[in-house]
This record gives sequence, structure tokens and C-alpha cells, in this order.
Amino acid sequence: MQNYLELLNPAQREAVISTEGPSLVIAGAGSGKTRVLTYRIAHLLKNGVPPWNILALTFTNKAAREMKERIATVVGSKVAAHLWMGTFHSIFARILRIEAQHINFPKNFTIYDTADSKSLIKSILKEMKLAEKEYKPGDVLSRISSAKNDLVLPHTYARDQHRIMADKAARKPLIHDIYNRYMRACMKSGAMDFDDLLLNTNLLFRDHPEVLANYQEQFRYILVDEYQDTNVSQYLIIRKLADKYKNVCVVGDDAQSIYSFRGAKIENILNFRNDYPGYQLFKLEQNYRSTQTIVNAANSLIAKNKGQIPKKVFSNKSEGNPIKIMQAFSDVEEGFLVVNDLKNKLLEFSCQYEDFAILYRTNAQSRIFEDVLRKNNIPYKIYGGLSFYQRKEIKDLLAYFRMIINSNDSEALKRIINFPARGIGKTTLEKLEATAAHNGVSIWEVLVHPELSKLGFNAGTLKKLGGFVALIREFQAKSFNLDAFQLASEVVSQSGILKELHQDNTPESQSRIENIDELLNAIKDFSDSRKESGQENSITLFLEEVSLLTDQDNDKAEDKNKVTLMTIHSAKGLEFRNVYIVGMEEDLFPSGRVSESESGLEEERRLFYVAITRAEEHAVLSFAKRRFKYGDMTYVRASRFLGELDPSYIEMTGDTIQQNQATDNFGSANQRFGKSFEKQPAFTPKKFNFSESINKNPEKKPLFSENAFTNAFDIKIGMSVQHERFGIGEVTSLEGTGSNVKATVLFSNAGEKQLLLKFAKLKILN
DNA sequence: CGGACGATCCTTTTT
DNA sequence: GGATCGTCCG
Repeated sequence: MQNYLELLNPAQREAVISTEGPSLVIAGAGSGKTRVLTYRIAHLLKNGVPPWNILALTFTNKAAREMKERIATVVGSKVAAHLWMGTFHSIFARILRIEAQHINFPKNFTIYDTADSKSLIKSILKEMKLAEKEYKPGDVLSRISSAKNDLVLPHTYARDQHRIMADKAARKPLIHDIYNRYMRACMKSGAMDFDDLLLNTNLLFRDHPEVLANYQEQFRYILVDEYQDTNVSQYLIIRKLADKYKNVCVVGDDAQSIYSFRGAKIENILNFRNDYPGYQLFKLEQNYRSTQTIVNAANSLIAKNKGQIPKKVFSNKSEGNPIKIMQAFSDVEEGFLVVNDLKNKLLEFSCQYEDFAILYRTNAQSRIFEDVLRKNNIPYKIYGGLSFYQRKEIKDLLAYFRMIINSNDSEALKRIINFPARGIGKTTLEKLEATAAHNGVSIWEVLVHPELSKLGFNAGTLKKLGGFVALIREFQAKSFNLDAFQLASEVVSQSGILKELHQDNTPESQSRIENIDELLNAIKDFSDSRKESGQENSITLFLEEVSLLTDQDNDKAEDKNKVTLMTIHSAKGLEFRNVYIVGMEEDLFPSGRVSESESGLEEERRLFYVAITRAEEHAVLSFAKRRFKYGDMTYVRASRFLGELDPSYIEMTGDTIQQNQATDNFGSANQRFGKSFEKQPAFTPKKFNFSESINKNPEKKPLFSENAFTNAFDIKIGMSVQHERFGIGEVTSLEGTGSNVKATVLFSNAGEKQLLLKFAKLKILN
């Protein structure tokens, strides 16, 4: 790997070797951005810059990990290990722990996730006697988050006419008050939410110039990936840190800015020239990923946006196949069309499962594709939704660890004070919470206060509370002698969690036990690898790692060679030979919430651009005519974005059931498609078309057959059926009529279950 | 106090 | 279609 410079094109090479002074790298989709970042860092190291003088900030942990591995192949893993490389959140959490004493936080502060934050907001609403209907915790949190990302503290918020007016207009005039209480409560709990990690870093640097000076000196070279998605808070951290040496290299693509909803400012990249005069500009315009058709189609789309950094992304690869658009009558049929097309490509182009991705705008769309893939025995992995670390039993166990490390963490306490059930109910907890809020202390401090007995609890309750305190203290005492894994095992057995789960012997509790085992294994792996590398191995470090994980970071070995299902947002940075972009409908993509504003629409368009440019060989777009929304079947229109792609790159596949209806299907969107689009035959006689492929595979089930789905009416007494969770069983009785038929099934492993056929996805065996 | 069972709201996107 | 929340009853 010594000649890494030879692996680069001229533009990439310039970006790698121009290490001094500010640099802006505009990297078109698929243009080798990661390669440039990787080799730039390797180049610095090769030229004698110590790794601890380099700060590299990425968007996901996974990106950081992969880049570190690639750098290690050039300079060795010992050197690479000393790089400061990670997400903004993980790097600055680490720094905040080191500098905690300066900002009035304990070193062992907890990191609240969104669920913790919402739960805290609910408590505050209760205390303020505000209705949750008026002040939805999620909405309140996003207002607070947006303020924090703009570095607006509560007292400034209260005087910020803009925000106050907006809140009044939204009939939530008291947000500033909630925000204030929220901040105080976090402080009492010794907790920071995600935004606080960045906000407090800013406050640390603002109020402690000597601390800032140290880090400026340390981080002589700063690299930032996905710069177009940084928010004000992140932007200012970079500016401060880079202020001394100005060796800052930011990489990004304004055309791929898709996170404004969480405070990202595309202006950060657009204004780089003003912030760092004398900067060098590098443009990476050759796309190595996709066919010319895909690149050109994507260009034709993004050209509809205004105010971009001029660039001309091109591909030297083959022309490739046209982008296919498929229309379906319903969301379910869309699932079949996509999976059928996938199966054809699998054979036609000798693809692996891992060569496919199904991308959607919202997580809720995944279910239908999961069903169809499962029925076709196609392995898939799904990102998003409930991740492992958000499952109840996992969060409960982690809450014990949090209490051990930081007993002032009131959200953790609320989770476990009565889990497993120890007779401390809602009333008791409410009283404790109110007392804590009234006295400005954490719940734990109330519990351990000598005058607890004067609060009017009865003797039984007092005893139970005392038992809980003793339990936590016992764990704390043990935590000094045990490693992370030993302590975790101790908690699982001594807290009564395991006993409780073993007692109610249901399939659910069984799967919970399995999850807990999995967590213990993860902790063991963590402990062992830490021990091997001679590093500290405390539960604190494990928690730190876990609380900043995303489900993208949980790549497992068994997840190799599977079809990928994810939102377009999480697909950023990835690539696949074949990409399906599904649900191309108005009010879904573009989302109805934003398509009224021009800037919102432009962001949706960038999102579509990101989606298309994930594809190396084939991009397939699909939409349905009818779709279930909120449990109702609704009629929907094709997305306006379909008409914005240059029609010369598109192939339509028609409506295979009733061709004469195909044209109506576009509704108003049809007018936007323009003449050339309309002229396309509704049913292109090409080789991947749909009806032919059915004929080609006569052994396969016809796509539109009712039989493809288990029909509730088909299930009869005595049948042998399979359930996703409960396994195989026999139907012993049926009751009810119509869609409400309830079956009693005797499962060989799970015992007898009553199942509503419309919900339980029973597969008929034999 | 805790579990079971309806009503209700919902849907962007995520560190 | 489903998650969460509130209410009711044991």
C-alpha cells in the first residue's frame, strides 16, 4: 500500500496532499470521498504527524470504524488506534468527561436518549399541570433540540421574539419554561441529551479559553466528513478548534444535504469560502459507482434545485440500463412487483442477496416488503425501527448499570424502581418525584435522605424503598471489584429480572431472556477485547459506547448476504448494485409535511438524489395507486419527482392487470410527466417485464394470486400452521366471523394460543 | 397495586 | 395496523 497516491485521480490526489490550510472538498456522489479522507489522514501520518494531533469527525460510528481500518492497512493499527476519530457525539462526549469539572457535571454523567428525554418532558408537563395533548413531548423536545443546536439557552429563548412568537402561534407559549426546567432536571440527574453533548462542548470552549487552547494545540489537523449536514453547534465547535492552525479539511456534497430537520445547515458548506478565506477548493466530479444513465438521471433531477455549488458529476462507466418505473395497484402489490423483479435480477445478473437494497421514505413502509420477502424465503436485514438497545428488557437492564454509575439518573431510576415488580407503585413514585422536584434534588437523593420517613409513606412502602436503595448500593460496592461482565451477570441474577422472566413462561419472556443473554454476550466481548488490549474495562465505558450506537453500528456476521431494507436517510454513504426506491407517491415522497415550502421540497429532492445515486447498475422506482394509511385504504397519486427525471433515462413498465387503467393511475402527476413520458408505451416489451417473467418461471406462484398470502378463510380446524414466533402448531378451534375469526392453536413449543387471524400471520403447512 | 382491555393518536427522516 | 395511554376491575 505504499503507493497509495497512485490509486487516486488527479483531483483526489491534490485533495490528499494539500494538507496545510483550510480545504473544501466538494465530493459528488460516488466520487471517492471516503478514499480521499482515508488517504489524506494516512498521508499526514506518513509525513510524521502524530495520530493524536489529528481529529476526524464522521457522521456514524460505522464510517469511523471503517475508515480507521483502512488507515490501519497503510500505517499499521498501532498508529491508527491513536487517532481521534469518531462521530461528533462520541468524540465530544469523551472530551466532556475529561473536562467535566469545568462545566458542573459529574465525570460519570449519563447520556439520555430520545426516550429518556421524552419521559423527562412528560414528568415536567405533569409538574406544570400541562396537558400532554397540547404539549406533545416529541414536539416539545424538537423545539428544545432546535434551540440547543442554535446555542440558544433557556434565558435567551425566553427573550427570543422569533421563538416565542412561533410557540405562541403553535399554542405552546410555555415551551421556554419547560426548556428551562428540562435543563435543570438534566443537571440534577447528571445527564446530557444528544444535543447537550455539542452544546456543552461549546459552553466549555466559550467559558474556558485555556481548555480550548489545549485542544486547539492538540488538534492541529481537523477533518470533517458530511460537512453539509453539520448544525450550528457542530459548525462552531469546528471553527473554534481550527482557529489557531486552520488546517481544517471539510468534505461534503451540498446536493446530499438531507438533515435540516434536525438542525443541519446547508449554509455551513455554502459559506465555507467566507469563513476560511484563502481556502483551497477541490471538486471530485467523476462518479466511479454508477452507470452513466443513473448519474445523468440524477443530475437531471437535482438541476431543479436552486443555489448549488456548481459541479458536473459524470461517469465513465457503461451507459447501463434505463431507470425502471413500476406502478402497482396497491401497496401490497408493490411489494410483489419489487420482490419479483428482485428475483429476476438475482438470476439474470447473477447477483447475491446483498447486492439489493429496498429504500423507503418512512420506516412504516418496511412491513409489506418484509412479509413478501419472508414468504419468498429471501433473507433480508432491516435497519431502523426498534433497535436492539431500545428494547424494553435491554433498556431496563442498562438502567441498572446507569443507576450503579450515576444514581442521580432519575430516568433510569423511574424505569427500575419497580422492575421487577417490588410493590412500589405509581402513587409512591409520583410522591417521590414531586418531592424531588420541589426540593430541587434527584429522586435518589430523596430516597437516601434521613427524613424520608417523614413524607408519610406507610411502613411497608418505606421498607420496600429501603430494599431498593440497599440493592443498588450493594451493586455499587461490587462494581469496584468486578469487571463489566461479572457485574452485569450479578445484576441480572440478583435484581430478580431473570427470575421474573422465567416465571411467566411465555414466548415473549423467552425472547426477552434471549435478548438479555445477547446483551451479556456483548458485554463479555467488550470486556474481553478491552482486557486483551490492556485497556480499562468498566461498565461505564460499555454504557458510553452503547448509548451512542445506532442500529447501523450493529453489523452482525450472520447479516452477510441479505437484502437490505432501510430508509433513504440511513442509506446515505452506502452503495448497492440494485436499488429499489419504493413509495414514489405524493404526500409520502415528497412528504406531505414539507412539500409546501420550497426549501422543504428541495430537501426532499436531494433525498431522492441520494436514493438514486446509491445504485451502481439498476435503479428501480415504484409507486402504488392505493395504500393503507392509518388503517384505511387511501388513493394516492404518483410522486411529482417521477416527472422531474429526464424521460430519456426512464423505462416504464405497465399495468399488468388492466392496461387501460394505467394512464389514469398517474392522476395529476401524469401531466407533469410531459409528452415524452406519456408517449412511452405503458407496457414495454423488454426482457425484464413482468408478465414474461411469470411465464419464464412457471413453477413459481403467480404474482397476483390470492394464494400468495395466507387467507384467513382458508384456515380450518385440524390444520397444521406455522407462526413467526410460536413455531408450529395445530388449529384446535375457530370462533367468530368475517375478519374477526379467532383461532385456538396448540403449538408444540409455545403451548395453546388464541390468535386473531387477521393479525397473526399464520402460514399453512402441508 | 397490577394486569387486561379498549380508545386514541398516529407517521417523516436520526445522532 | 399498531403503539401507547387511560380506565376498569380483581
